[in-house]
This record gives sequence, structure tokens and C-alpha cells, in this order.
Amino acid sequence: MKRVSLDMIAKEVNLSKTTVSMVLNGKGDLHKINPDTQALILSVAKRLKFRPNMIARNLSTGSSKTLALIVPRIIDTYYGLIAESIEQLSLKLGYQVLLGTTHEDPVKEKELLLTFEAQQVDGILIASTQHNLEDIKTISDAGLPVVLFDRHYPEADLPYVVVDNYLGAQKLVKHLIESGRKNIGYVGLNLDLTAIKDRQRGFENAIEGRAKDSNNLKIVDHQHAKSDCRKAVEELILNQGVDGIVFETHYLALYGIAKIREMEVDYPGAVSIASFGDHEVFSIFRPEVTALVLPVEQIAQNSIDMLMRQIENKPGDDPHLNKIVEPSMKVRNT
Amino acid sequence: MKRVSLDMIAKEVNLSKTTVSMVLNGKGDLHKINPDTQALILSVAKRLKFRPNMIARNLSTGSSKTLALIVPRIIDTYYGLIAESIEQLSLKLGYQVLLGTTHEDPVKEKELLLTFEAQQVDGILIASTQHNLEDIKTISDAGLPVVLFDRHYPEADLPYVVVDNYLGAQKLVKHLIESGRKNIGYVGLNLDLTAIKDRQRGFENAIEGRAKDSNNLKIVDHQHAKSDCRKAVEELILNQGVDGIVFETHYLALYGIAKIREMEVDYPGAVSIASFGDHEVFSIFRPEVTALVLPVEQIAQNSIDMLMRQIENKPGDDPHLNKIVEPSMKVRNT
DNA sequence: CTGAAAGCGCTTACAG
DNA sequence: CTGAAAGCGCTTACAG
Repeated sequence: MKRVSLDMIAKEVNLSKTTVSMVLNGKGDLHKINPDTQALILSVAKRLKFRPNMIARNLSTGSSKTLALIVPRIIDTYYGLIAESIEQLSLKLGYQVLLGTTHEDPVKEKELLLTFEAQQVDGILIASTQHNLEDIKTISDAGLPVVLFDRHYPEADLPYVVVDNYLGAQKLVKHLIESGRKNIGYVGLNLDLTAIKDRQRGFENAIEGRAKDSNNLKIVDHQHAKSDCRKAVEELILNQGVDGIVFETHYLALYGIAKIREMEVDYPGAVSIASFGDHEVFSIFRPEVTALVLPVEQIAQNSIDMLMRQIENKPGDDPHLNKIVEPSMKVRNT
Repeated sequence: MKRVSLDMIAKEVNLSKTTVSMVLNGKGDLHKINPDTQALILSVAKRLKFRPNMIARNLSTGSSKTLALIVPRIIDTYYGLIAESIEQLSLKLGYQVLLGTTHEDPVKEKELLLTFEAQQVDGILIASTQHNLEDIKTISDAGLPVVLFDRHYPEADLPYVVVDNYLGAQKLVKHLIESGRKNIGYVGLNLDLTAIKDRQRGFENAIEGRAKDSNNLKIVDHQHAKSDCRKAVEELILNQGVDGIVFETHYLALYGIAKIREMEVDYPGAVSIASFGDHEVFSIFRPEVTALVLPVEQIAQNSIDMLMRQIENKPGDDPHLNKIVEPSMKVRNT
């Protein structure tokens, strides 16, 4: 594939690469290049369909104009939504985004981190498995901007943007209580993530004082989430007699709803539910499912902002960046 | 950020960059470099945590080792799944993937195409809006490998991998007929895509001979898919008295199911449904939803294969590549 | 207002 | 078995 280069244009117009480069980078006026010269260069570049070789430019400028985005999985619509936002925002700022998915595997995550570093990305946005602090630290210390989002390492001094999971869980419980529920259950995952623990703490704390029963808190194995969740729901309703259930994440809610529908219970009359995290089908279902919605655009925007601040970092400006974003209730019919 | 370069290693071991480069690229034996020398270089590189600057390598080799993936939207789980597969496969082959989403906007698509080309990607995988043949042609003719997937331009001579939509629609109808349905309706989108038209043709053809009524074929505006789909379902059931409905895509099925559930009909007893394209919730719903599943891994695998064949293209090997992949019925309870 | 030249960090054909 | 040197296609400090 023979592409037209700066050099070819320079020859065509009988000027130096320097001049051509300046003009084509919009620095013509800055360098006081003759307007006619500029017009000529521009027109020739257009005629020849010149597209600069970004690789060469990147090598020269030391910036690749690409960001890396690492998420557990892209088909999780929560991360999918964030990915879309980030892609849009990056593009607007002139950055491409490289995508990587870990499937919660720290080894895969480590590989991705190293590869992206080698690819000279200008920054990394990562929803980590939370089992790679070492590598992330190393990369960050080496001067490559990193922002943790959704998942962070509380013990580390790295920029992050996360949801207020504790508050979120409380909001869910509060909503159920206010709608008259007296005996609330919870179905959560056995994942070793701060986000998850915060949700469980939030639930336990909010439930305080009310018919509090540790059997109302069901933790299911994330490997067998579907069957275990169905079992948990059954127990909560049959044995614990709950009249409300909080699901720790959207897909647990999905599993739970299916189970409830099969059971002989008045739903959402006798058993009402609320999900931590929204899902596209929640507003399609009848009854529509009440959920705590996580502000994905805010997460994306803050993450990008934080990353850009680091990328454009003036030395001395060492911002201890972090942002805790507030989720909001979307009360629907359950 | 000061990184260690080939040069630093060369100085450290008192050898030339050439030798170091060869060894680090695993070509040591090929060039008969002394094994001890090799061992030394390797160990020093490791100690210094050398990571080659891919940008520099790319400029030198003329290959960026990155692929571009362009899809309408990543939160559509169908494309999400394909994206995940492609990402995995690419990584295995040593390619990173750059992501772009068009949201069905040809202008956005064109921008992405040009940017990726400038970024020197080694190949482009695209589920096109089907309104950019010119640009794709130009890029492909310039020698940049392109594979169209899911959406193709039938009039153009470009490599593609698509689903057999015509056959798929027929399978859906056949299934409904075989399960005793006599009066089948269809809800589709007003999109100007070959895939869509093939589905509608497939339906019409399969329904031939049976109580065929053009009012059984409802085309809804994709801008107001939700409300229009609900309306269509209502008409099909109330006015047309259908006992089975084929939905042209997973989200139409989602909308339709919600509507059916609200209506006073025996579902799936009196009205059974089947969806073109699977969705994660279909197996969670009770009853579980019958769907035609599109072989995403196959699509991903074939697309990558086709792209790689072009990338490694020996001149003279000008393969008219294309693959039509077969969808399969996943019969569940509806 | 414009250009010659060095440099970004690699790879590789050629030479010995 | 190893190295000097050119080259990939840009940018930019410096000079005039």
C-alpha cells in the first residue's frame, strides 16, 4: 500500500517538509507562513488525499493519542455503557481507544496492562479485578497515567472514580421500607471486591433495628449465580417470609425475578424487589423493575477528565484525584 | 517517563543495537548469535525491565499490530459478544483492537474509517451502516484489508461474513408451523439493510400458501421501536388473530413479550413467539423464549480468518472471500 | 517567511 | 558471529 507522505507533498510544491508539516498541523499562522503558500499546500494535500502517518507522528511526538480501556467484560451492559461513553468522549478529544477484557482474570489483566504499556498508550482506564495492585502501581509510578474506575484499591494512592455503593445500598433499603416493607432480604455475590462489600455493609446498616435476621442476607457463589440465586430467593420467601428483596447486581435481579414469577406469590404485591444497577429490560418488563441506577456517563466523564488532567500534567500539580459518584433511585413498579 | 531503550541495553552489554534487537526478537538463533551472548542480553533486558517501544517498531516494520473493529453499538449484546470474541482472537494473534461505534450514523462511520486508516491499523472489521461503500472501497483498494461482517454490500466485491438471514427467517416460521401454529405474524424494522430485507423475504416465502395476509407483516419505525412494536403486537393478536409471532430482532421480541404479558392472552399457549437473535434474558424468562441463535463465535472467527488471510496476503492470491454462516434454532418454551 | 538537519526507537540488508 | 548505517515518516529547535 503506497501512501502519500509529507515528502511527496513537499516535492510537489517545491517546499521543505518543515513548512508542509507546519501548515498541515495548523501551525502555519503561528510560524507566519505566507497565506498563499499555506493555501497551496493545503490544496495539494487535499488533492493527493494526504493522510499523515500517525505512527510516525506518534514516534516523533512521544504521544500515541490512544487510551486503553480495560473492563471485566464488555457484554455486561453496565461496562458496555461506560465503554461507549468513554469511546465517544475520547474521540472528541482526539484519542482512540484500545479495548481489553479481563473476564475477572488477574493474569489476563496483567498481560493487557503490559501490552498496552508497550503500545505506548497515553493513559489507562481500568475497572480492575482488584488483584493487580503491584502492576498498576508500577505502571503508574513509571509515569503512565492510570485511572481506576468502578473498582478501586482503597489502600493505594491512585486516582479513581467509583460509585458510592454504601449509600446506594441504603437508598434501596430505604425505598423498600418507605413503600411499607417490613422484612427485607438481600441476595449478593461472594466476590472479593470493595464495591461488593460496601453494598453489603450498606444493606446491613440500613436494615438495623428492623426485623434484622442474618438469614435474610444471602451470599451466592458467583460461579453458580443463576441456580444459587434462585435457591436464595426461594428460601427468603418461603423460610424467611420476606416481603422485599434487594439484589446486589442487575443479573441477580434478573434471575430472582424469573424465580419469583414461577412461585405462587403475589409479585410485586406481596414481595417487592429492587435491583442495584439498572438493566435495559427493567423498563420493558411488566411490572417495570425498580432499580438503583449507576450514573455511567458521570463515571465515564470523570474518568476521562481525571486521565486528561494527568496526561496534561504540569509537574508540581500532583492531584490526589478521586471522585465518588452518587447513584440514584429509579422507582418503577416493583 | 523515561523508559529503557534498545540502546541502553546495547551499551550495558557492550554490543550493537543490531545484535540486541535480533536476540530480543527471538531471531538470535536464526542469526547464529552466540548462545552466551543471547543469554546475557536476555538477562539484562529482564533486569532492566525492557519493554520495546511498539510505536518505533511499528514505524520500522510498517505494521501496527492493531486491528480496528467498527460496530453500530457495543451495548447491543449481539455486537458485544462478537466484539469480545474478536478481541480474544486478535490478542492471541498478537493484535490489539481499536474500537469504534457508529450508532448507525454514516458520517461517524466515515470519520472512524479515516481515523483508523491514519492510525495505520493493519486491518478493519466492520459491521457497516451500509451507507459508506465509497469510503470502504477506497480504503480497501488502497490495500488496507477490510472484512465486512454482519452487514455487507451485496453489489460490491468485498470480503464479508454474514448470517443466512433468509434461511433463518424460514427456520423460525417452520418451527412455529411445526408446533401447530396456523396464523403467523411478523414484526420487523424499517431499516434499509440487506439483512433486514432478507429476513422479511424469508418470512414471506416460508409463510406462502398458509393463511397469508399482508397485514400479518408489521414493519415498525426503528426510531419508535418500543411503542410501535407494542402496537403491532396488539393489532396482530386482536385484529389479525395470530397464534404465533416472529420478531425480527431480539429487542423487538423483548418489547413484544412485555406487551403480550399485559394482554389477556394465554402465552405461550394461545400466542407463541420466536425471536430472530438470542438475548441473555431469554433463558432467564419463564417461559424461556425460543430464538434463532446467531453463531457469534463463528462470525468472529471467520472474520478474523478472512482478515488475516488478506494481511498475510501473498500477491497473486486474490481470494474472493466470503462466508455465509448458518443460524440455528434454540427451541425453548414459547 | 522558510529550510537543513537531528531525532524519535526501532529493524534489517549488507558487509565482514 | 557481530556491527555500521540507512531507513520508517513524521516534528521541531535552531538558524538565517
